[in-house]
Amino acid sequence: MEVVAGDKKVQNTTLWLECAGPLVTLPVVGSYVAYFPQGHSEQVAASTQKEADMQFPSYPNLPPQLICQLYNITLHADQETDEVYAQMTLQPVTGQEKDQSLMSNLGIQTKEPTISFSKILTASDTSTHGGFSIPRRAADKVFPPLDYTKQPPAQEIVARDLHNNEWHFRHIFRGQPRRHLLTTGWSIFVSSKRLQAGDTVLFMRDQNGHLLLGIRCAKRQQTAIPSSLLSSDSMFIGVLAAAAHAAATNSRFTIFYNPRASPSEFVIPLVKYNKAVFHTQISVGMRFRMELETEDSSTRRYIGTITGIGDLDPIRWPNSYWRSLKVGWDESTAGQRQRRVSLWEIEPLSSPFIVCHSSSLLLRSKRPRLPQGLGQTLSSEEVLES
Amino acid sequence: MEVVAGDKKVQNTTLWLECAGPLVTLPVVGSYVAYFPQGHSEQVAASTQKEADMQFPSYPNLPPQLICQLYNITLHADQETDEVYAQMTLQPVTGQEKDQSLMSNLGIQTKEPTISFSKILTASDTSTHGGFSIPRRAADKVFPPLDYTKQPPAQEIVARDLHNNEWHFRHIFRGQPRRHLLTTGWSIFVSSKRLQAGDTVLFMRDQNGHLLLGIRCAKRQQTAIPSSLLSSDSMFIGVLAAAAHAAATNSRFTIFYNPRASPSEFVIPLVKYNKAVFHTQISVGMRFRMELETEDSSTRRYIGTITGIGDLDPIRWPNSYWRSLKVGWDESTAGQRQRRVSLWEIEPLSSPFIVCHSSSLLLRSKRPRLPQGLGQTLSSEEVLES
DNA sequence: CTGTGGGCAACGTGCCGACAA
DNA sequence: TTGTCGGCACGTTGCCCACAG
Repeated sequence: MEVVAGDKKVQNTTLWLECAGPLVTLPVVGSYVAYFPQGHSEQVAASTQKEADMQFPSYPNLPPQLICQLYNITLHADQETDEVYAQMTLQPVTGQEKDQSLMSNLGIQTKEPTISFSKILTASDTSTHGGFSIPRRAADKVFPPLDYTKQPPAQEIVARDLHNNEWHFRHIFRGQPRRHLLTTGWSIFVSSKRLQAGDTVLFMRDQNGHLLLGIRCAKRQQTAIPSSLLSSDSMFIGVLAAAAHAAATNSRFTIFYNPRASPSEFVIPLVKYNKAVFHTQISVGMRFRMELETEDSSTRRYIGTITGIGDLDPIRWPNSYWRSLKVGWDESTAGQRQRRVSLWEIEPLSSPFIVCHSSSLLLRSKRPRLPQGLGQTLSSEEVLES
Repeated sequence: MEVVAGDKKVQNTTLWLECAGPLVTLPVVGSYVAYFPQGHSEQVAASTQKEADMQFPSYPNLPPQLICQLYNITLHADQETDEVYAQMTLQPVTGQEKDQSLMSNLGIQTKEPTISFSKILTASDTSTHGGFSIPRRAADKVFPPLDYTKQPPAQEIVARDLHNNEWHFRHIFRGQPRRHLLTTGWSIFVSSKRLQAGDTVLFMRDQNGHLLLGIRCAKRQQTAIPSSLLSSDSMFIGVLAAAAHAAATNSRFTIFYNPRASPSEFVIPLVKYNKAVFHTQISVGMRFRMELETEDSSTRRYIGTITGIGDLDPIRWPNSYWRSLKVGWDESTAGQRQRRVSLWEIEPLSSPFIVCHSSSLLLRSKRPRLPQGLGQTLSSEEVLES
């Protein structure tokens, strides 16, 4: 095994992305990004299950978004739970450097089309009584072909997880009617990863034809870290103080992004941010669509209406673009969906894009101009109700 | 079961203290304490296995020790590992209030003498092949007496853990020669708590005669939290920024103390701190003794010599009493013992105590006077070698 | 007094096709 | 096509004592 003990770095970016989910994107090293302390705080809140309720020190030098260059990014997975997270080191950039960023491309790691399948585990899959029932298409798509002339057709499967550990399974085609199964080796995998019915398992094939597998725990898996190490207050302060110190001294700082735990991405490619903030006309009543992850790990577009524009937190973060849109959703099953989204998350349905003739002009001002009404005519309470 | 799901608060202080170890003391609510950001940082370092290596922002208002009143303390145990920790809310106190603190008593929760026993688990205890071998004295001391006239003498034992969960065991006295054993129920306990040979299990009897049990994992259990939530840098900053903000605004702040993970206690009763700093004569060459926890969870006094006096971190924490003594140990097996200790941890062997006639005078100056040579005549390098 | 190991019975694990959704 | 079940074999768990350190 090539893995150094205690090394949690993940080698395989594609597998990491599959485990993170279909909507997660990663900026590339060297690209420019907008970092949102507010969003980072939300990740802390989601993980500690505690809102920031204390009175925080003010950090006058810390704007709602900090423009940075991505100095480094490494992918990781928790040794116990296999939960994926990314460590990013960000270098705040000065005003002059920002113009350079316009030259850069979208700054997102291109997702190679992958041969993969995922399955939500059933009670039978996770019971000690039997093995794993492989969906037919999955067996055809990603597993090495079986010799169907033999009775029964069977082979040994070897797959590696995020930690590069090998897992061996017996893949057999039997039963009446015939079906693909993983038998020997499967239960060890289930108990080692502590999988339960409802969790998702994921198989994929890389460029060299090697098999990889990952897991994604069901959302109910409230990581519920009471942390026992740092109080949630200290964590909130730590997030802000680290960013403020980095901004003030123009020095690098390091953050963790946890795609399954965080309500939203909070490190946004600058190009995407600029496009949404400067080149998109937004108004109350406007209709939009937004991609969201479905139960079965694919994506679906949902339609909604903008019902208000204004600060999420007028006291602590005035004039912030973070979740500045209050929205309603068309479908009545919208109980779980966010009631506030950010500009860069949505796709306006009917509004024309403003063509960017001389975009560098728009970036001259130190802070982006606010869209109509932001933090002025509409407070977070004075919004339309759908 | 009376426990609310997700509630991690521990009701039984005595059991918590037993699990924390024989040397751990807790200040009582309302008492005055000295809080050491340095020591708090050390706990973070030990838990994240990373030293503070970045350049930190300076917090001019944050002295090496912050005098506080203990506003609140709650005891907890990790839901997964049963690791004990305490949450303390501290209220910084102003100069005038400090004098009051002299009236207060020692401010430590009195440890009631408890009927308990602990045992380091053997390979047989944790193997799936058998049960748990109860030491003879333990069976006599804490378990309900058996009716030895029956053959074999046996009874059901019910004990509650830190989470107030009930555990049932069959206690039987059999074999040739006769011995006490826990059979049915024991292996479920072992696998649930994931106990291994070398870990310690602990039984005790409370005032009402109810049985309690706790566990203490062997030190090798490197909690090894890479955290995945906050970078270690942010944690260090969070500790300092939270304390600095509390000191500056005179507001309460919350910290976690993890007695098994932290190298030393960093919330010290003010009376103990004052006595050590102001009323104890310390000099290089002086011999002292210090209590330390032994392998089998009892305590032992070790003898050593002070080999130097000076700042542990002259840059970040000048004039700090935290681990200001460099020491050597008499016994050659001193490999693991601290090479630096704080004044309040030791007991001078031959030096006389200075009688305190008018102690309030000594507290007038805003910062305690430094002992001879502290940070002046001896740097951390210019020390004696034993 | 107590840790380990052999003997043995009871139980759980895990592979199989049958059936039905 | 695939989730769950009854049947069955075999490996593990767990209770017992013997023995020795």
